[in-house]
Amino acid sequence: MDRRAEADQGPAVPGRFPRDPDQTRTRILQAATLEFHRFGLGGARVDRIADTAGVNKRMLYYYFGSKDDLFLAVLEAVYEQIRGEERTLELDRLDPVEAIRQLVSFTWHYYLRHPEFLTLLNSENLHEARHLKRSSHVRSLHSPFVQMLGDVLGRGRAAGVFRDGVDPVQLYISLAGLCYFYLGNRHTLAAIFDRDLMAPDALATRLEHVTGFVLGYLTNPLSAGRVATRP
Amino acid sequence: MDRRAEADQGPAVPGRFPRDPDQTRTRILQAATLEFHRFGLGGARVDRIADTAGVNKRMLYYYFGSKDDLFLAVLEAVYEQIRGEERTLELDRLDPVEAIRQLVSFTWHYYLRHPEFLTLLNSENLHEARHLKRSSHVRSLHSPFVQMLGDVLGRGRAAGVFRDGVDPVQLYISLAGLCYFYLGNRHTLAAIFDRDLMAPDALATRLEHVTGFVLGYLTNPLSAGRVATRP
Amino acid sequence: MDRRAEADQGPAVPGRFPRDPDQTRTRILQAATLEFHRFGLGGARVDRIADTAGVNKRMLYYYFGSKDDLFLAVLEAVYEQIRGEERTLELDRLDPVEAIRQLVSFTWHYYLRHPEFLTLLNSENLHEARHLKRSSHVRSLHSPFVQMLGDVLGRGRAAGVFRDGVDPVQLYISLAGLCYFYLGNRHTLAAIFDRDLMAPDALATRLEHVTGFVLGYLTNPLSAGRVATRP
Amino acid sequence: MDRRAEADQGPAVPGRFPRDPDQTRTRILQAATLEFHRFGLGGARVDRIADTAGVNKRMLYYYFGSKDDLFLAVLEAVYEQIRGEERTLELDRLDPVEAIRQLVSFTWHYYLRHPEFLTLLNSENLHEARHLKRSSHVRSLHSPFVQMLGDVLGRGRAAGVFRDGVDPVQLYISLAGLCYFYLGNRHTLAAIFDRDLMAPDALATRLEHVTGFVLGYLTNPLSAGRVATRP
DNA sequence: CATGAATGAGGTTTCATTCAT
DNA sequence: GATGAATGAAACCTCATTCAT
Repeated sequence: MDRRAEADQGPAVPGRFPRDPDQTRTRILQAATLEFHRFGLGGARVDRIADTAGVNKRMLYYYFGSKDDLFLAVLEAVYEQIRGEERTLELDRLDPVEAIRQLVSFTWHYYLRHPEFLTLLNSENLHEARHLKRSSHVRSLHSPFVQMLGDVLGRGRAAGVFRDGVDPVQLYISLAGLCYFYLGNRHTLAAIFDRDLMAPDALATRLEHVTGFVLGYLTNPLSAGRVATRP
Repeated sequence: MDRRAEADQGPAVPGRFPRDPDQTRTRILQAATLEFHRFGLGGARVDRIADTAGVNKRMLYYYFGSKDDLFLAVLEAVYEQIRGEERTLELDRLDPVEAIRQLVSFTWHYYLRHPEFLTLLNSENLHEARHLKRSSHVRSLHSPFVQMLGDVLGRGRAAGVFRDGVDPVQLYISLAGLCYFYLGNRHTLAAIFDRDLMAPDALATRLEHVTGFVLGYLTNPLSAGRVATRP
Repeated sequence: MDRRAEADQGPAVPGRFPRDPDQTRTRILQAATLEFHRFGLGGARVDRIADTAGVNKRMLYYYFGSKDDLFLAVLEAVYEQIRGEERTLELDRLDPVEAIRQLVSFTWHYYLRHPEFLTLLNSENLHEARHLKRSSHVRSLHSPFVQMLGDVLGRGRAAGVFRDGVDPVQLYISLAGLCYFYLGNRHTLAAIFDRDLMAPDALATRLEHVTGFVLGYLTNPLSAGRVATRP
Repeated sequence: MDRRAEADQGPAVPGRFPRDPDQTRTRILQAATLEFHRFGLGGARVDRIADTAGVNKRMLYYYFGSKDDLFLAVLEAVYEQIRGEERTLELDRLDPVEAIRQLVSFTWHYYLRHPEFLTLLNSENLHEARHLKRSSHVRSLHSPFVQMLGDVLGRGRAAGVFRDGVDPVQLYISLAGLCYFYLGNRHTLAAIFDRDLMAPDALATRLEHVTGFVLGYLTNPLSAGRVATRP
């Protein structure tokens, strides 16, 4: 993650970075993201975060209050980032099938590019989301997303290509789950199935499978009732 | 849990504590499962495990060697249990659609009944499966399961109800992911979507959704190629 | 406490914060008094003092040099205040018995109104008066007080109502001790004797007891020798 | 404080003291008493206690739970000791005047021999007795003491030597206060009155003063009403 | 006069593990 | 097989103080 992207570009500051609160904050947040990703909340070490960030340990507390508060800040940041990138897809301007395809592809590749997103969620769930529960920010982040997805489904149904009565939240959980479980649990899956799940071929196959899975479900002409429920 | 159930039953031990190695081992394992479930590997406390098990802390080391080895023992035990119960389904004796339905239902309800299975996998993946990698036991546990699932898919395809070219491992990962993500990440999902995912209605709806999803995919008469791939 | 009461009253400072050195100093001193009272020297927090005073932490050091110097400044201030109020009693203008009665009453009520006086002395004694020892100011504050009390005792003896040979310092220590121990140690006393020492009744009773105690001693017609010393 | 009074006296233990839980506990308690005495609760250092006691720091937590709990243990121990020694006076077997004389003398000398008793009370009051409040033990320790003192007063009044209506708790607080304030606040008193309060002469004089003070009050033939209250 | 940012030493507490019996 | 006592490293966090502006 591009640390210090265009730092020190001006002649005013003589090659030092202290006394730049914004940068200090950012550096801590990045270091913390990495640390929590690699070791979880319990395994993360505050000292290591400070070292990685190149700041005094005391600063973590100055800026974030506590390890737990820092963890929440990290969670909020990663949610903000994925939802932000998602918005750039502009799914409302695509035709429904293409929108779903794009969303699946984006989700898949985002998880691939950002393994920390998976592990951080992982950790937070281990702790029963006790950090996120305190955050109204993340909640407000998600209602527009749900609305947008609901709109896509509505248009697809109106066009006669999608099945009826699909809950956007339910669909998103399925879509995310199909990507998440493969990528996030790849270590145990590799161990028990004795396969390399990260080989380029395997990755391409999985994406195709997931896309087919989701669209196969949405476009199945047989009503859900006839197949999914017992006759 | 019933500490010292039928202790001192024999005349061999004159008025001393149980000294029932098997029971001691089992109690430690149960206590460890609970502890790792609730706090993760990093957050689990050896003292607490010993207390819960009602044995001296030293015994953990006597029986299991170390905290990490104990964690592996727990993992092997939970895998053994789920695969064992799975075998009792005798999917090879059911017709393909019913077999899949049964497998989905079993997986769903097993995860519901055994939340520790989810969190333990969770933890192990956080640690990149470094424990399971050392275990050949779990690997041997899974190949018959894959074979059996492949057989069901083969029979379904032969009967003309299932689509072609479905990899059993891929399907299993999808099926598990659909259940796992909803249940295992329910805390963060509840926080961000502001929903109660564990309400009886919600659970029933989700199971139906998952079943429909899997069967919708498997039985979609449109070839995967025509829809999932761009024209 | 009324932060920035009549701030920005002068045209000198163009739209900036108060910059009223005297007020800043006073506010720090008040905040410090409260903090040292509540938490002792060791437990007091420099940050909290600055926050309470509504000034930047750096100002404490600017005005007082260090935490210890600030503590000494607080001590000197409280001594100055009690001795100052004491002077307004004008004991030299009262008849001896009434003077003692007034002194007892004043001491009692002053301690009641100013619990911080007790706790600050408390703290300073815990540290073996290492701050006060450096202060010649407090010493000079007390010699007139001793002289005045000695004068009252002399007048009482001359009038035949007070016993002979009473050391004013000794008497003051006794009088103060009778008030101090009850009020200053009221928490432990309440805990061990299971009583509410601060109930209005209890307070009135105690003051009466102390007054009786002091005057009972001073006015006892039996020579001290006959009773207090073994025959 | 006689550390390791008659340790290692037996031939069984080859000159080591670990693995003697009782002694370890005692050593920690003694070291803690000294540390809290010298530095107060806030200023006391857990490391220093462990070093002084010659035990691993971890043992403090093993035996006492926390610094605060250790402080309470110290408080309970010192109360137990003073009340225990007090009982050996057997005041109920002495004539009333002699009993009071003995109690004053004992209190005075106990405070002199055990300055830590004064400073510990001091510290506990600074913290508003939040430790002692949790201790029912100390409460039970004091009711027999109050009863005994009440008995002495009753006998003195019956014999016609003590005045009427003296509350034993009130008297004890006065007696203790007269000793405590002089000895416990000697550092500030020395600083402000510029006297050496610990010189042998000064100490003897003070004890005589206190004894005279207490007995002067108890035996004053003038009714309290006539002198202590305004005519 | 005044400020927000920064520091490093050291605070209490907890950890997995091992020793001596 | 089983135990209570002991260990040292390291965890999170806080402290009084100072720097750069």
